[in-house]
Order: sequence, then structure tokens, then C-alpha cells
Amino acid sequence: MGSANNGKKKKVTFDDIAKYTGFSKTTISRYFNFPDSLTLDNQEIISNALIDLDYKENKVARILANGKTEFIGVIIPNMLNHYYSEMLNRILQTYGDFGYKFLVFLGNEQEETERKYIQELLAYNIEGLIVMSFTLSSEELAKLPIPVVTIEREDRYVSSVNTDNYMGGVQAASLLARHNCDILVHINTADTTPERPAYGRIRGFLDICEEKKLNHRLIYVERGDSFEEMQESLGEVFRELDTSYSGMKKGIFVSGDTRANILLNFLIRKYGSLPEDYRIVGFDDSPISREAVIPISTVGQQIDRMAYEAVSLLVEQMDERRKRKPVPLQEPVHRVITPILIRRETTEQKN
Amino acid sequence: MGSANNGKKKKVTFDDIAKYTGFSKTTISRYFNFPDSLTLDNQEIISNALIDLDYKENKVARILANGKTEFIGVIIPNMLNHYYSEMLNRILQTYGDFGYKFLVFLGNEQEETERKYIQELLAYNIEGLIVMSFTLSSEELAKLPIPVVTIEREDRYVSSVNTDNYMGGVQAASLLARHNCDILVHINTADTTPERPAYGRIRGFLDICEEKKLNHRLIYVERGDSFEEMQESLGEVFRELDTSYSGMKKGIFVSGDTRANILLNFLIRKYGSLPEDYRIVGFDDSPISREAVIPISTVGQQIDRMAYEAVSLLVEQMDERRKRKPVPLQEPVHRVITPILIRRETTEQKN
DNA sequence: TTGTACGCGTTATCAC
DNA sequence: GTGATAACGCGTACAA
Repeated sequence: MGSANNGKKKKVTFDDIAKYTGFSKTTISRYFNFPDSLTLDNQEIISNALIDLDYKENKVARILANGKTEFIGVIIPNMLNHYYSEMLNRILQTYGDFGYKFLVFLGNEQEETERKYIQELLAYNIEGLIVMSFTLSSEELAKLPIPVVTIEREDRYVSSVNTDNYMGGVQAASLLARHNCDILVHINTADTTPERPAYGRIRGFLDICEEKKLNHRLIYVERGDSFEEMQESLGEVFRELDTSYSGMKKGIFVSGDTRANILLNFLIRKYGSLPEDYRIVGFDDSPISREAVIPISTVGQQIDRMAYEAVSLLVEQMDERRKRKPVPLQEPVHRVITPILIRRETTEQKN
Repeated sequence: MGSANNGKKKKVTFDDIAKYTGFSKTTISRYFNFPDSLTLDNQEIISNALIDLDYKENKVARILANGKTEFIGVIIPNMLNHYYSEMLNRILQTYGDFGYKFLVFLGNEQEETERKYIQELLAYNIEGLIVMSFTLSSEELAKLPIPVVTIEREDRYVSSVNTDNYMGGVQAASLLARHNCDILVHINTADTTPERPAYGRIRGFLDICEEKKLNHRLIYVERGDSFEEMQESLGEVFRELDTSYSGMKKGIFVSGDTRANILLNFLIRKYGSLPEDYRIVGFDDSPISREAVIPISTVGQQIDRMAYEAVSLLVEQMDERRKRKPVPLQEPVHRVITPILIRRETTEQKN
């Protein structure tokens, strides 16, 4: 047995391999980076030596020598929201495609902290940055010395990937329109301002309503910090809708499945089942839309594709930088991913 | 003015600062690591130089020089399960407490891939590893050259943090017993084997039932890869329970809130509300337990504390390694976190 | 209190 | 096809 290498086991380096095989450090390096430049015999010799010595590669040293960390920084607002955790999930999974590792920070809504995080990330020589939090302006992000891609946030001065929110609004409103609702209602949060991509949902909804001359209404609720707060504000909305439009068929497009579910629960708890004069469409295709007591129709964001596009957009720019004469992007690239309408029982109820 | 450093802006190094200020590199280094060893005047001079030159620290170089990466590796099974994403969330948040950065990989259930991930992590000189996936045995993990802490998985040969699952089972069963149920049922997944911490839930449940001589029953369902599969297998269970124990008061302890919610939904869809002869307790305190049409009583794992304990346990061991004469742990440390029983409407219904 | 010289493990640039 | 040597940017004895 090799016996236990007790205490601090010194790591095996190129130097050790070189001495062991009689080659130079350079040749060992070449074995890893340009194996074809060695004779097959010599490759074999080194290959065996690696096993004999139990060599483990040291990426830190490589980074110092050539500057490529293969690190991408990620700043994400939180992970309570399924949308973000799923996005992070998909981002991490692109490791298989591109080989980049991710350093993740949770942005806590404070500008200064977030700047600190970015400095820390830069100190590790990350090669690119993905930003999902919205505390820092794209103008500021664009000034960073590395490529930046944002996801679903204000993106005027940087490249980005967003859902086609307008299309989402159109899809939702059209579906409700097809069900011959007497009144279309869209519920969104008060902080959905025009510069946010999510604002497109409102425009899409309104455009369809106006185009088809449908009776409609827009309701803003506070975002709310907790589930209970959301429940409370939606409780009022529910009671008002339920009484004001009594007897009318109501088509409700709720921006966010969590809120759609809350509304649905109010209905079920009041009526024991989903009344026929209610049709509901959510947004996000988050787990709750599937797990709800009546599965909720929803506009599904293609999170997997968005994550992939974000990373690949970043990789393109990072690759460009490695060239002799890099041609940086003159204009930010904005990729838009079409959402997918998912019909479930809150619109397709079989009675 | 320094003018715009065009093209590839060379990074400012200690050498540049040294030349600029007239000090040596060493003094600059000391400024960062032992500022008190410089006179206040000289600190001031260097401090100003940093601003003038717009110096950005380079952690990679520092790592190479002293070996401390401040990286912790994390291997997590997936992020679809809220439990994992929340745990990751909390782990990432410990950055504020300990300053360690996390390199995260998603274990995909294949031993070889997971070993590859670990090698990659080691290549980056991570100082410690947190493992939540269960593909690799603790025996194998214990052989790694760095400290390892597992969370809620088989942990015989490594340090770990687990929920007190036994206590959780006891709490759930006791609560149901207090409601004078005629039959206590525990639903768990078939893969919950004795070496898994989660097995304690079963033992706790059984012990209470036997101690109080309660009519009880244990039902195993397949884990299921999708929500639909879970729904299907639980559908059968539901129909059987509903007919077999008709007229009896049923106390059901479901291992996992997602499954508890599915069961609840079957009830609501059949009866329009939660019948009085049903009492349900879930496990995990995941969002669905709160968002369900009838909020579900559940045994809540203290994920924040578990994450903190895991990281701090790791940090202790990593700190120990930096000492002259490190005294490695002779025996793995197992920290156990007590779960908290959360009573909601599925047991405390006000009619 | 400050400086000199070397080491960390790899890659890049020349030679041969 | 292979080797010597100099970077890469910082930490750390040891010396002054």
C-alpha cells in the first residue's frame, strides 16, 4: 500500500513529473495542452507517470500563468422566488456545455453591497458576469471591464436575455378572450415600471383588449414582502371582483403564479370548486401552478433556454476577448425568448 | 491625467504601486496584510497611491502564494426540490459571516460524474466540501484530502448536519394523537432506508404509536420522478384510505409537503373542503405547505440553522488545518438540529 | 519599520 | 519534438 501520506501531503507538480520521467517541465505542460506535439511513446510514459505519482491538476497555477479562470460571476436577487432558483439551476447546468464555473452572490438590494460583491468577483478574475438583480443600473454595469449579460431586468446599456413579455401578455389575454369573458382583468405589481421587461405583459394585455374592444381592467397590487402580505392585498382584490362583476364571466390574468394561486384558493374556499364564470391565467409556470388544487393555466418562461442563451452570449464575448485583435460589441445584444402558453384546468375545465 | 489606458489595460500590481510610491513590493504587501507595521504617514501615501492608480486586488495571485482560496465546494442533488434550493440559498448567505465563496455543482446521480466534479473542485484548491447528494458513500468522501461535511444523508465516516428526524416523527405523531384520531397513517417513500437520516421520521412515528398503543399503519410509495407520478401513486393511496377507513378519524403524517398537498387536493376536489375526519401533517415547511388551499401543518426543518452549522463546522476544521500542528478530528462530528412543529389549518381547523 | 530574494505551479517564448 | 528560462502577482523568511 502507498501508506497514508500523513500530515501535509505535498502536491505533485510538473517539476516532480519532469524529474520522474526525465523530461522538462515544458514537455509536461505540452502533454496537457498539445499532446499531439509529443510522440506517442512519450505520451505513454508521461501518462503512466501521472498515475504512479497520483498527479492532481492545479488550476490556480494555470490561471495565474495564463489568466483564464473559467469563472463566471452571478448576482441573483434571492432564491425564495422559484423563478430565480430555477434560473440559477439552469445556469449551473450549462457547466456541461461550456465548462465555466459559477461564483454566485445573492444581491441584497443594497447598492454598496452589490458593488462590493462585484469587486470581489473581479478580484477572482471572473471572465464574465450575469446579473439578475436590479439594484445597479445597466449604465454602471456596462462600465465593468468584463462582458456582462443581464436577465429579465433593465438592460439599456448591456447585453441581455429576456422573455418576450409582450407576447406573454398577448397569449394570456387572447386565451381569456377566446373564452368569451365579459371582463378581462390583469393583476400586476405596482413596481412594474416601463423600463422593466415585465412591463411588456401589461402592454400585450392592453393591446389585445383594445384591438378586440374588450371590456378590461388593470389592477395594481403592492409587491409585498411575505406570502401573507400578498394574500392580504389579493383578498381585497378578490372580494371586490367577486361582488363588482357578479354574474359576469371574469377572465383574470395574474402576473405571477403565486398570486394566481392565492386568488384560486380564495375561490375554492368560498365556492368549494372553481366557478364557471372564472377563468384564470398565471405567469411563470412555477411549481405552484401545477401543484395548485386546480392546476393553473400559465404563461411559461423557458428558463432553460434563457439560461443557456445568457451563458452562451457571455461565452461568445469572452471568447472574442481572447483573440489577438478583439472586436468588442458595439451595441448590446438583446435576445428574446418566446414564452409558452400552458393550458391547464383554470381555463380548460371539463365539467 | 493618467489618460485612458487604451486597449488591453494592464492591471496595476504591487510592483507598480511600489515604483509609484518608492517603497518595495514587500511593504505594499504588508500594507494589506499588516497595516499596523507601517507608519501612519506611509499608510496614507500608499492608500493614496491605490486611488491614483486605481488598484484592484488580485486574489488569484494571492492564492497561489499562500494557498488559501477561501473556496468551499458544494455538491447538491438538484434544485427542483425546494429544500435543496433553500439550503443552497442559506449556504450562500453565510458569505457574510465567514467570507467563504462557494463553487456549486449539481450532482446528477452518476457516481463517475460526481467524482469528476470533486476532482475539478480540488483542482481549484477548495478548502472544504459540503455534500448533499447521496451517490457517493461517506467512506469515499472521508478519504478526500479536505474536510467534508454532509447534510441530511448517510454520514457514517464524515461530519454532518442533520435534522432530528426522529423528533420530527414524534412531533407529528403526537400532534395527530392529541386529535384523537382513530387511525394514524404515515406515508413515506420506499427508498427511505435505515441509513438515511430521514428514516428517523418513521421510527419516531412508530415509537409514539406503539407507546400510546395507537392503531396505525405505514404506507410506502415510490419516490416518482415527476409531479404526475407522485400524484398517481398517491391517488391510489387516497382512494384506499378514503374507503377503508370510512367513518374513522384519520391522522395522516406525510413525509414531504408536496405529497401532503397532493393528498389535500384530492380531498378538496372530492369534498369541496377538508372533512373533519381528516387531519394532515406534512414535513419540510416548504412554500407549498403555506400556499396550499388549506395551509398544511408541517414539521419544519430549520434550514437556515442547518446551513450555518454546516459551514461553521467546515470552517472550524479548515481553520484547524492552518495551524502549525493541526489536530484533525478523530471522530466525525454530527450536529443535529431540532425541527419545529408548525400548526396550520389541516390540524387546527376552526369550523 | 523597511527591503532582498525566492517560492508558489503553470504557460509562453525562444532556442535547439 | 524537446528544453531552458522568463513571466504571472503576491507572500514570506531573512536580512538590514
